[in-house]
Amino acid sequence: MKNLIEDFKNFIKKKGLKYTSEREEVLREILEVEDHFDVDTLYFRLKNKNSKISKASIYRTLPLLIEAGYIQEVYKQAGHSYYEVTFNKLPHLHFICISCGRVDEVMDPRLNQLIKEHEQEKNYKLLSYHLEIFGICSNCKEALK
Amino acid sequence: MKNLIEDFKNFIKKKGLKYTSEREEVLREILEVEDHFDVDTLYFRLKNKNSKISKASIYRTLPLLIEAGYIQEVYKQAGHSYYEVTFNKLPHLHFICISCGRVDEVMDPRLNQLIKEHEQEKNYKLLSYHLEIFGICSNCKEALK
DNA sequence: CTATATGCAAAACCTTTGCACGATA
DNA sequence: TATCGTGCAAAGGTTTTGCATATAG
Repeated sequence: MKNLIEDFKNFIKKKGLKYTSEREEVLREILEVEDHFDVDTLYFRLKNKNSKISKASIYRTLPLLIEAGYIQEVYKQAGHSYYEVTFNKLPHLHFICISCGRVDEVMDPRLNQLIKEHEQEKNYKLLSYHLEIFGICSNCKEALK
Repeated sequence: MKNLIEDFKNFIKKKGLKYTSEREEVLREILEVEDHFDVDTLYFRLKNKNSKISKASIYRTLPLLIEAGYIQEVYKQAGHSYYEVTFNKLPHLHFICISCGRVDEVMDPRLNQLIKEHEQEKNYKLLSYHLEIFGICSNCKEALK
């Protein structure tokens, strides 16, 4: 944990930027959040801890966290973006129920293998990926009967 | 081609809606577009053909085309949605270069297989899916050296 | 001290919607 | 003729940005 924060500090400094309390607040918060989050989630969680951070600062910090490899944008729904912590996370896919909005994470190492192959074949540099599957979950399937 | 249009007409009528020239214009246009498109693309392509269609009508027609299975939303970039024609299309993934914006389509039947397995295991009803991979393409990799 | 970051509020952007008019069945 | 669709412009919601102030180095 301490290392993650030190690493981010170094990342920021290496870019010639300033390491501020707001940037650290956002980092600490995303490390505590489970599952997926959006900007509002972070904002209100921080507000509840008496942080004086603005949404603008969150919006300005997220790209840094993405660039540093801590988080990733995983999907957009109802017009806004959802992120997740990718740090130390295994490759997985998202099953999104369009009826109730529930999101299932499913691990599958074959997916990672498949993507790595394409990366090599096409001579890309892979930065991130995500597989979203939209459907109707078993609960909602029952409810619709 | 003729069948596709007849099918859409039937789809619309079966829903108790009216088959209008605007709806047909949009359908005809998406069948001509190659690769991915967004609302603006369709709008200006149609304008160039002297269509009097409004963006509102395009926005209102796309959900019908999705429901009818003709197109699918494949990714969002820079704040707006991109679609592609899914009709008669094999499963594939998108490799998106974050540097130049180029999008490569890659076919891989294993992906389809993998997804079908998860669908059965989780008892979902699959509607659509997409795999997006973000990275830097070989051209841009060279340019950055 | 200087350069960068913040907070606020306004702007920008895509998308949706209310309403009067027009077209379909 | 009744219902549904369209175009326009305004509204809606998220994200970005300009600017004055605050803070890091």
